[in-house]
Amino acid sequence: MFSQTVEYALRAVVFLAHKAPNPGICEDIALGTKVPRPYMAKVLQGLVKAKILRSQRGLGGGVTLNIEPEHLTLLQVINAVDPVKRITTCPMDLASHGMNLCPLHRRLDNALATVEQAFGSTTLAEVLSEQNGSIPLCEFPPRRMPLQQINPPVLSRKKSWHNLPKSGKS
Amino acid sequence: MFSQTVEYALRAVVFLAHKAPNPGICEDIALGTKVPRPYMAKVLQGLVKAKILRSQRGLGGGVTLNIEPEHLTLLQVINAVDPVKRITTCPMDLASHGMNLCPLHRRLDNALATVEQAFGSTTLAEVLSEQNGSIPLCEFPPRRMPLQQINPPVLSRKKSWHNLPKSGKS
DNA sequence: CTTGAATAAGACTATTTTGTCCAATATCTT
DNA sequence: AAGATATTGGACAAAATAGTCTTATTCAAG
Repeated sequence: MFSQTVEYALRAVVFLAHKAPNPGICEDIALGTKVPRPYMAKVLQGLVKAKILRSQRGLGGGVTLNIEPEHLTLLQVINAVDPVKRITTCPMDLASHGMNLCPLHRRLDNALATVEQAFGSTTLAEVLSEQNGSIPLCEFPPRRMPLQQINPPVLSRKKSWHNLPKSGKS
Repeated sequence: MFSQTVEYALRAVVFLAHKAPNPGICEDIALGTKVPRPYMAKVLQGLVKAKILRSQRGLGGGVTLNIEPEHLTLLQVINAVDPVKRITTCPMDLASHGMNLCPLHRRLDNALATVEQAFGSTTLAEVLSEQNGSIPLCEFPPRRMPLQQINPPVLSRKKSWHNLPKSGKS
């Protein structure tokens, strides 16, 4: 139903949110989300292109959430990498149907609408804050070591890289 | 979101329902649903294998609905050709999650559940009876010539072929 | 019993999706 | 300026899906 790419993109975004506003490097993200590294790189590119992430090359770089979790919906992420294709015109292009979908396609599209609505109204922040026993992506929720094990601290990074010039578009 | 195969299978079933309990031949179905004939043949096979259709070889044969439209849900058709894959265990197989999906996958699965529910509670009969302006698949609902143009009558068929021996498996 | 109409089944091709690899480029640190 | 670290981008490989074609098999009717 949902493509792998969507799965991976959502995982990446959740992962990034965990360590926002710090950047994450592809290697870590791939490891932490159990996605093949080279493929994660490609997915990340898509998210950057859609302005959902912002990327920074070089030492201390990586990709960072470009939208606050409170304002980023799951639908935005999905649409960035593999858009939900609503049915707007008759797929059989029967001239007579036009905008007026037949009952069959009406129901198909309704299902899509429901999905769209569900993900469109769910923010990343909501996913993160929901405590239902398992923390998103992360091994053990109630225990001590939430991220460090999967995503070992890079102690060499001392300062400076978390307040890079916001890089507004100009 | 939905595969082509699902689309085609649903079209075929709706088409068949229109002319039930008479059988339809692949050629007609493909034409009437605007699906490439050879591919329709394959989709039909899947539906036969799932016992949703029954097939009859030879002259006067074709495929027939094997379940009354009142009892056939769209979900059955979908699952026959391209099953909805609910998320039952953590896709990242984090040992600790097990049955307990994290919020992210919980929402993904909820969406699937919603879709499953929607199609599971919709029967073919409902789709057929719904008059919302366009008849399912068919060009013009309020006019005279509903099926005949798309699916020209085979006058040579005189009798006998609609009460063929139910063809129980032995 | 032969023939024509129809499905069944499998091999085969093409396209899309998924996944991999490597070279080029950008950026920070020293 | 040099070197290390990251993303970018394109070429490539593998797998799944979509679509095609050909050859059986089956059945009814003459």
